Amino acid sequence: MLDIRMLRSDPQGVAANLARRGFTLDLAQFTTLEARRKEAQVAVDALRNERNTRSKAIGQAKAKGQDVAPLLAKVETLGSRLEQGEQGLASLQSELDRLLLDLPNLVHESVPPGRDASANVEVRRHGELRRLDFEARDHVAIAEGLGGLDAASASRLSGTRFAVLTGPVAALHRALAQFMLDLHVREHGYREAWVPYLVTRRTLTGTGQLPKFEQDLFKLARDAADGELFLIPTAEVPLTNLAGDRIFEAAELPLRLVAHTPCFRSEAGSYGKDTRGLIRQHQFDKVELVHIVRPQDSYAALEDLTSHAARVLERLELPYRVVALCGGDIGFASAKTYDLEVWLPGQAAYREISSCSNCEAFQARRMLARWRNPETGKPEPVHTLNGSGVAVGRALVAVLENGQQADGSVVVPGVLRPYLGGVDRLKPA
RNA sequence: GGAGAGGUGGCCGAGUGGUCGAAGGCGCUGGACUGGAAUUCCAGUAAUACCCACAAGGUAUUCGUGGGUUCGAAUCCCACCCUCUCCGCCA
Repeated sequence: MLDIRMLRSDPQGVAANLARRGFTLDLAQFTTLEARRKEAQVAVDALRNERNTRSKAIGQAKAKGQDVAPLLAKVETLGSRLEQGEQGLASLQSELDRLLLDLPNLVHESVPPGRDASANVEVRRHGELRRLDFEARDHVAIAEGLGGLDAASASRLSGTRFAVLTGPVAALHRALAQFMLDLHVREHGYREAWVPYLVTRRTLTGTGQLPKFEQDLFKLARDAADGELFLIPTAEVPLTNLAGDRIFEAAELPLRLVAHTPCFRSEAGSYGKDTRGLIRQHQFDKVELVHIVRPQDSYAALEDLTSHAARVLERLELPYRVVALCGGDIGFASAKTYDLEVWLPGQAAYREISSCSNCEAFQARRMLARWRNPETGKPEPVHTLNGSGVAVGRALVAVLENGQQADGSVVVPGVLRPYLGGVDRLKPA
C-alpha cells in the first residue's frame, strides 16, 4: 500500500512513477473520492462530538437530580443522522481502501525503464558454461533415465503440472533443500522458521497477493466465508507476516528469516507455457529468505539478500546471471527486484531460479509492521524484503542438466554429497 | 467433538450503565538525590484517523471481532473468533 499522504500531497508524482511500470492511476477518481471521504468524516466526527457532549450533560443533570426530559429532546434526531452519516462514510472508506489496495508499489529510481522482460538489464554473470561433447538432454530425459521422474503417475493422481519424484531424484531434491537451509542458517545468519502452509485472506492481503491476484491462488472453501483458507504461493507470505501488527525496537532489527516450504500456484493464464517437466508446477518447494529491516538499511539488505541466494548457485557450481527487472516486469509489491537466472543446458537458456525484492514499506503498511524510530520516538513502517534462496524444483532441474554426462549419469555437486550418503554420481537405472 | 473458565494499555491486573482511554502495580523515559550506582522521591509514559504546516492545539475511534439495546456501553443482550483446563479422538 502506498502512503496515502504522498498520494494527497504529490498525486502527479505518484502517477508518473506508476506509469514507469505501465500502470495508469486514475487521479480524478482518487481526488474526488478522497475529498468526499474527508467531508463525510469531518461531518460524522462533529455529530459524534455533539452526541458525546450532550450525553455527558445528561449524566451530570441526572446526578444532580434535575429533569433530563428537555435534554433528551435535543438528541432525538441525532441517532438517525449519525447512523446515516456513518453508513455513507463506511462505504466511501471501503471504496477508497479497495482503490488503495489495488495500487502497486512505487519503483525505485534505479529500476531500468521498459515494458516487459526483454528490457531487463543484466547486472553480472558468474560461472563458466560447460562445453558438452554430446547433445545436451533436458532434465525430463535425464530424470527419466535415472528412473526418478514419473509424470504419468502424477497426472493420473492430480492432473497437469504435478510431478512424482522417486528414488535418487527424490533424494537429490531433499538434499538440495537441506543444503540451502543449512547454508543460510549457518553461514548467512538466518533464523530458521517452520510456518503454516494455509493462511487467511488477511495474511495474503498483508503481502499484496490479495485482493488483486486471487485467481493465482488455491483456495480451500470449508463451510463459511470467514473460514476460508488459502494455500501459500510462497513462504514470503507467512514469513513476512510474522512482522505484522508489531512494533519492533530498533535493536531487534534486522530480522533475517528462512523457511523451506511447498508453494502452490494455480498458474492461471500460463497455459501452454513450460508444459514439459518441472519448471512450472502447481506445487513446488522453495527455500525462502525474508529480511525485516530499518528503512535506511533496505537497499544494502537487498544486495546482501541477492548475494545469499547467489551463494547457493555458486556452491552448487551452477552458472548464473543476475538481472535487474525493468519497470514493466517488476512485481506488484516490489520497489526493486533482481532475478537470478541459472543456465540450463537442456534449454540453452538462462531461466529464473530466484527473485529478490525490496518491498520497502509497501507490505509493512498493509500489515502494520513497524519499528520505533529512536529519532522521532514514533512507530514507523519497517522495510521488508524477500527472495528465493532458491527454488528447489528449479535447482533440481539445473543440477541434473548441468551435471549430466554422456552415459546418462549425473555428477552430484560436492556440497550435496554429505546429504546423499557420500554418493557422487547418480547412475541410470 | 463434549464440558468448563477466560480474552482490558508493553506486561500484570482493577473496573457491572454516565465525569473511564480506563485505578493500582511492573517495565520504560526524564528529573531530583549520589563521586558513581542501588535505594528513595517527583514527573511522564498507547495506537489510528481527521482538522491543521505530518508543529502546538483540538476532535473522533479503539477494553478479542462483529452486530444489538440505550441519550450514553469496558460494563447489558446476541453471534462469531481465539486462549486455557478436563474428557474424547489423533500424528
